[in-house]
Amino acid sequence: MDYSKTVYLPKTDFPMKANLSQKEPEILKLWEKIEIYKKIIKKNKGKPDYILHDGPPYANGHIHLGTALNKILKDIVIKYKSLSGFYSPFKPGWDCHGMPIELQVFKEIGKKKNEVDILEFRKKASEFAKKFVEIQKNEFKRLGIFGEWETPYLTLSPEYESDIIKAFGKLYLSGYIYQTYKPIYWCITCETALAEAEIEYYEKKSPSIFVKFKIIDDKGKNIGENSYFLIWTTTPWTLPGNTGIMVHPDFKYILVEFNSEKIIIAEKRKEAIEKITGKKLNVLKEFKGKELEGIICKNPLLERESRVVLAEFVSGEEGTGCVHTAPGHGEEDYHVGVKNGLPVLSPVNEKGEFTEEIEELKGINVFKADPVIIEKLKNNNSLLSSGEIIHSYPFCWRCKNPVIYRSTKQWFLKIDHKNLRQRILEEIKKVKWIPPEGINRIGSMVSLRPDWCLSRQRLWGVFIPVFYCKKCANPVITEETIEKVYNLVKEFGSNVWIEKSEEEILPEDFKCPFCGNKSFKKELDILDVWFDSGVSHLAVLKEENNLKWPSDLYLEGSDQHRGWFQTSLIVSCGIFNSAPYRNVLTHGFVVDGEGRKMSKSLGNVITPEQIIKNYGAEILRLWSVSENYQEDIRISDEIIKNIVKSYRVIRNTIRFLLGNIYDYKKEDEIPYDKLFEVDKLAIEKLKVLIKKVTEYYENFAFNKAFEEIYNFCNIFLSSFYLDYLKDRLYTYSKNSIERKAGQTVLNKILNVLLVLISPVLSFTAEEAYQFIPYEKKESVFLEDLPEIEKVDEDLIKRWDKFFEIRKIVLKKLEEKREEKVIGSSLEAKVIIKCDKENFEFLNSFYKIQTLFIVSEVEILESVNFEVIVEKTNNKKCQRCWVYFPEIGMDSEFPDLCEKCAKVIKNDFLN
RNA sequence: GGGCGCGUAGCUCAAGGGCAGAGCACCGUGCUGAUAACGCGGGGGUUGAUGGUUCGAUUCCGUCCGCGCCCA
Repeated sequence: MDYSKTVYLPKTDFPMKANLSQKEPEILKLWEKIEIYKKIIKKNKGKPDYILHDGPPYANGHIHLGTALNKILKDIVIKYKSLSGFYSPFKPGWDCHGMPIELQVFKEIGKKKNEVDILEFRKKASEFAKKFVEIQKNEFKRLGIFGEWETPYLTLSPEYESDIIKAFGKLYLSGYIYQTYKPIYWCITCETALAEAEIEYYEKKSPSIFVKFKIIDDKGKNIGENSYFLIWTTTPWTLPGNTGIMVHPDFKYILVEFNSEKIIIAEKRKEAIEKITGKKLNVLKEFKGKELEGIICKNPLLERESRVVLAEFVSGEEGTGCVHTAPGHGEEDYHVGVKNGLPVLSPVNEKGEFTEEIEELKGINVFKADPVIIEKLKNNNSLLSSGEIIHSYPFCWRCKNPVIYRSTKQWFLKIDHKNLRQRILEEIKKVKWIPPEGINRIGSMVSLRPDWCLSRQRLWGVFIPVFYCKKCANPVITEETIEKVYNLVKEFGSNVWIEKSEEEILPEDFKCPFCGNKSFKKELDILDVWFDSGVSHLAVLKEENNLKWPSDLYLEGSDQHRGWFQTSLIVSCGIFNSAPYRNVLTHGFVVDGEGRKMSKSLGNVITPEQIIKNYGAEILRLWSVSENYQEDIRISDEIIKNIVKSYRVIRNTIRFLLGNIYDYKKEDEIPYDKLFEVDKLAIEKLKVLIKKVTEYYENFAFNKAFEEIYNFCNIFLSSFYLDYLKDRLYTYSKNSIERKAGQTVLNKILNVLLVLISPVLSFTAEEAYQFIPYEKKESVFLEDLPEIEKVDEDLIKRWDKFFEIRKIVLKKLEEKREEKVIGSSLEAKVIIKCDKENFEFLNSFYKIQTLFIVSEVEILESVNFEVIVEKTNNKKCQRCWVYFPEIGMDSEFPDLCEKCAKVIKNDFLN
């Protein structure tokens, strides 16, 4: 008789081979059909809420591994919180304005900024952004992310844009916003401001001149008559804008004799300058840079003072160690200038010509002015040396002409207004930063950051809602105008600013609050796109969206300490005087197997698409939790292969569980007290798992949660409990306590496991859940997280000792296997010699031979501990394959053990 | 160049002033009733480099190197 037909082998249609890339779309369809997200929300409605506010990714390309990781982590949090009984809606969003989209659209249409119709261009930009919103939306959905995909928030929607206006208005009216000059890249050919991304660097030949600045007030340093600071510059045309000279506070400076005059230079530049001038320089005096601060010189071109200021970035490698500073013509110059109160001048118009501020140069192009200026310096004895230099210089990406730094009026948010910086720093302390290092990072950034430049001379964004009075030229913005603009934008979108005239936008009969005049000109600069996203908490976390302010969690890459975390905080503290988040969780960056960042040039880019196609989104989800994401997260073929392997282990465990409860019904459940001791151990181990995994999820330590889950499946279940249980499940009578107790435990483990893995392995958990053979909920996501129960520590300790002995037994079995004494462990007889204590301990285990999966165990009292393995002399039962001393007691079944003969009779012959 | 962080087995992670551990991978092997599965055993490390503190350092301190994020 073929007894294999009479054993209760596992039975399930849940396939061993996952075939994820094909299976996942089917599960997505199921979720869509049953509207799982809505059902989860409905289930938790009215319970405590947990609001994760989605940071909007930028809508200008396909998602990459970084964006995928970010959304997966968010999804895990949302799913975990939902399972643990929180009302946790997820409203995804997109950042839709700004430079990158603008540049891509310009590229597509092959035109430049001043060649397009603004409205037409903005329409194209809007379409572009919306297209990528759709693309990314589908890519995110494919990853199994749950959320309000039909109603995401877009920073280009009229509602959102109107909230940007509202926030700007509030900040403006509270006095945070001001206007002043700031240098920006400017192309004098295209007559336009350029962003960093629109700059290309090429070699350029420039003048290289050394210029003397006469000291007119040495502030009591006793430098003496006829003394000069010597500076070096490659842009003579910026000298009319000079208002200062930077020196390094820690450098040693020397006063040297030069012809009949005296000049000050850094000591480390002495040799270089001797070479240039061909003269040996005689040192008269020495100063520390710090001592020179405040000395007043005269601008060699005009009647203007130039003050000595300190700056640590002054180089000792080139020039003279005394740096010409024109705050209107350079980024660093600007910051140093503002810090030290130097005037920021901009005597250059949009064509790159000097304005009337410099009478002799008026109308002259800055580059053409260089020789004129050099000539003038020579004539008034200010030029020490003149030459040429070839260096890297910024050029316009479109017209390929050299660009200049030019100061223009820009709008700023004053970070110290009403003590805002301090208030932000206080709020930072109240937020929980995970990992905790984040607090230092954002704290130091906020302490050091300059005012926020809010304006951009661009086309694709929300316009700064300011009017200028045509008569008195004052910028005008009042509660009334903001209210009006807000309503218009809410109704028509920000294009209304262009579509309608000033008169149409402004309230009727609006008069300039400064001069009473009635005609105005609107501002055409747009807001920095970081302002858009910085107001998201205000625009999104509203009652009408079923959300609440502030949020519980922001979860983004660590680069957002400077970005979104900070801009959100500034806006929020400025308006609400409080942070928009209670917790901030950051993750690192995705790098390759060697820890290098992914780049096209290195050729090491891996896309989510590749992984989904080859392995499935589930593998990407598992990868997201397989490493400590608070550091850099590596990915490589090898790493993915490891992930796939551990996925299979978990999947197979689930399959085994499912396969062995095919005939289990809820009524079959055996109460805890009636379970075998080893079953109780399994239950206790499961409780430990629940406790640990829950704790890890709570602390966002997903990789540890999965390590626990994996080890539970692999080390406890696969290598021990399931292996051991096969005999009971397969060979005992269908409804015996042995089988039903086992099934009770397996069923419990299965249900717990599926819920525990579902936030991460969402597809697999759902797929497996659908194969559970009795009546259950519509989806695993409608289950509840298992409760944490008290663990029977004594039982676990007792079994820990058992496992120590088991380890020795297994080692002995392997030795005998190597010696070819046994093959299967059931061929073995184990003899354990041990002291009285162990003797009693081992004898207290029910059918200990089944726990070792051998046929016989003999325990003997002895002084020394010893384990001996022999081949058993018993005979093999052809059904359960265990070796017994007596086989065939039932004459009808000469090749069966007593139990199997009974089972056959009871289960199969009636 | 500056700020923050990281560096332990081929991979992912532990531990931590006192013999450096786990899982996977790898090698060997058993089973053939979880079978493209499962079990058992094994080898594998100058803890990035270097100097110092110490009886003793992978751990504490300094310097360097490499990598990432942000800034200049």
